[in-house]
Amino acid sequence: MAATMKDIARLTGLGLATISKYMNGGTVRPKNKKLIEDAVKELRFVPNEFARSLKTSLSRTVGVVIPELGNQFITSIITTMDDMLRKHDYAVIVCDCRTDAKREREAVSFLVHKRVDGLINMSTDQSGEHLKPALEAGIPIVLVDRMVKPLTGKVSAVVVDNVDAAEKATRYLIESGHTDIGLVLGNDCIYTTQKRRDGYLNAYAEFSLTPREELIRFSDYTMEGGYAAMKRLISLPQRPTAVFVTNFEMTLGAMIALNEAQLRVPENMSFIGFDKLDLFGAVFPNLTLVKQPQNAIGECVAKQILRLMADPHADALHQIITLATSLNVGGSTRDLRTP
Amino acid sequence: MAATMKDIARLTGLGLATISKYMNGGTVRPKNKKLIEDAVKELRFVPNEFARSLKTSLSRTVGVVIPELGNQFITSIITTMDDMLRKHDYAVIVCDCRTDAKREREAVSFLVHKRVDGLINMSTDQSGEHLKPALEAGIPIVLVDRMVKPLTGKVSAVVVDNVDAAEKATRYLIESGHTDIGLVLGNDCIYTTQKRRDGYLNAYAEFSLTPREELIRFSDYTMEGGYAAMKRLISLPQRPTAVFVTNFEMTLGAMIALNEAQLRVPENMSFIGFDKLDLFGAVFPNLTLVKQPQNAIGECVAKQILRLMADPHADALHQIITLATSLNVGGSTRDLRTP
DNA sequence: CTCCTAATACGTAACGTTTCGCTTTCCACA
DNA sequence: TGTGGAAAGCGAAACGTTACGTATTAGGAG
Repeated sequence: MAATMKDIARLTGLGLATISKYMNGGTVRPKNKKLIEDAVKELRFVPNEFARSLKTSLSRTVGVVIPELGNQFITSIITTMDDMLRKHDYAVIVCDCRTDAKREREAVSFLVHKRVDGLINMSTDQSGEHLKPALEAGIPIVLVDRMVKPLTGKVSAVVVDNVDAAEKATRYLIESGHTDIGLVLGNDCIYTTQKRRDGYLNAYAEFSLTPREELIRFSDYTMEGGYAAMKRLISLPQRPTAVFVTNFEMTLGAMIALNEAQLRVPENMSFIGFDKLDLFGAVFPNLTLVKQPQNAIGECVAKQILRLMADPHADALHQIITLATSLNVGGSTRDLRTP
Repeated sequence: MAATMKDIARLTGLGLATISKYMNGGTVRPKNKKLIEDAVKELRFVPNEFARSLKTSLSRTVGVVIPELGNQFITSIITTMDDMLRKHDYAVIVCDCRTDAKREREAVSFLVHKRVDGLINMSTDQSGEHLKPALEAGIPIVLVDRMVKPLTGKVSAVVVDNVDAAEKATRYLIESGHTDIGLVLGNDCIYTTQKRRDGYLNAYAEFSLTPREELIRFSDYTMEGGYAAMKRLISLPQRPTAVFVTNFEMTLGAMIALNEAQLRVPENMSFIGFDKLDLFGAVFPNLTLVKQPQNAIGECVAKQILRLMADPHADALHQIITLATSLNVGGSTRDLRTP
């Protein structure tokens, strides 16, 4: 039914090898080029990707394993990547593993079986065990947002400087006279959570201060989580004067909790949020935010994986790229020193 | 390097055809079964999907074309589908087309070239032109959430009863004595927008009422959009006494706008929102909501596409499945008749 | 101990490309 | 008109499966 290169060869009187060469961008005599193009049109020829894959062992497909599809930070990165990769004719297979290590392992092995040319992973499992099958199969890997220590040197990674981000935000608050700063984090076994806590602690240390234990709340990077954590902080006997919330969804939830408790920002509570300036720009004008370069992350990841896939087995190319965040100062914090 | 069935055949002394049969679940003499299994383990044999695809013309892959990845309703459906399909060994390629008809067309043709076995689409283009290449290639199609009229009979579809959903919500408000009901819709060229507006108008008609034109606000299914639309409604000279918002993101934005304007629900404004009861359950307890069966939609779509892919060219199997929504009555509306 | 019939096993030809190693053609220059 | 070298074309052998049609085998019945 569907035409093959053989048909094109027969119709044009040319050899099979010539057709193949043309299809792959090789040069062909002008009159033959026309001949081929006409035949392609007439027979509605489309190259069979299966046969091509069999010969080249390339699927022109990359796998993406992420913890949650319902997370704005993640989807915005995926959208950017998908765009870039598709432009290079790569398809993207997304596997949501629901922050579950078992599912994550299964997803990786599934993708290895599907013979993806590259793998992008926002790791749930910090041991890196789940990536072994891919490593063994020689599939290039790019980690996103979360480093996996044991894999250093074997994979590339694109992360932001989480320590610096949290340190900047916390320092800014301390310099404004706050000493009781609430911190809302994600799950405590996640890379970014650990780094952001480190940054917070660093800032305190810089000023020779120690934060109260109960101000540090581990949550789960969801809106509900942020809402609940903020409620807890509000109801503390000694309520913090400022709060720093470390992702988008939780920032949303926390703002709702504040609204509901009739606490005005910054009059009753200083607030620093995370991500998505544009959105908050419309809804909560003037919020002070840590901004991650989401588009840059997506682009950077896409570039890395394309580079690794192009260079056959260039293990030496692995690198860790750290992108900077910015502290976008708005009006949601109060300076306690100048009342 | 990687072992092939030929290697297994050589090692076991069996024929190639026998190995193939075993690999596809055929029966083999017990001792041969053991022989094969041992050899598979020893050689770490993994069947080559490329060769398999070439022979069977099946990619065990389905394509999904959606308007926006950053939309909770969509991602929750995708997550459910992805789960089910992966259990059946199908990979899912997601293409976000940013609610752009051109991108959508490109995505479909990209997926056709990749030879997906099935296509799932939440259409942006209401003409259905974009699906022609898939139709011609004989790829089964399941539409989600949005019907495309011209394709009736040629594709399957899973939608919710949008007219009924909006009618129920609006009727409920009218029966509570409201006559000025604000309506916040998505982009006016989208299927669900049209249906939900129809439902709203139906309810008005039932009571022989006519809504004021300026109460119907077309927006864009984003949080910012919902926020802006609600602000507009609030600032109307003759402010509505109730508002019905028709998706999750806009509901969130609208609630924030209400909070900001210091309007209490339901004292100053009756409110009916959309989707995600569980989330609002934590954050805005007692909100009256139209609830779509998101999991059921995902499951239903997965089942449909699996069925269509299993039955070769069973065009007669196409059907439109309409799922019901429920009106989840909370306490966010006020009965004006009993003050 | 043979014969018959299921049940398994087998050889081989596809599937539609890419690629290797040549051969042929083209064209410029003498 | 002849020659040389570059450019383009060619045939055939893979790549690793599946499936068709036939050949072989096991094991109970006679």
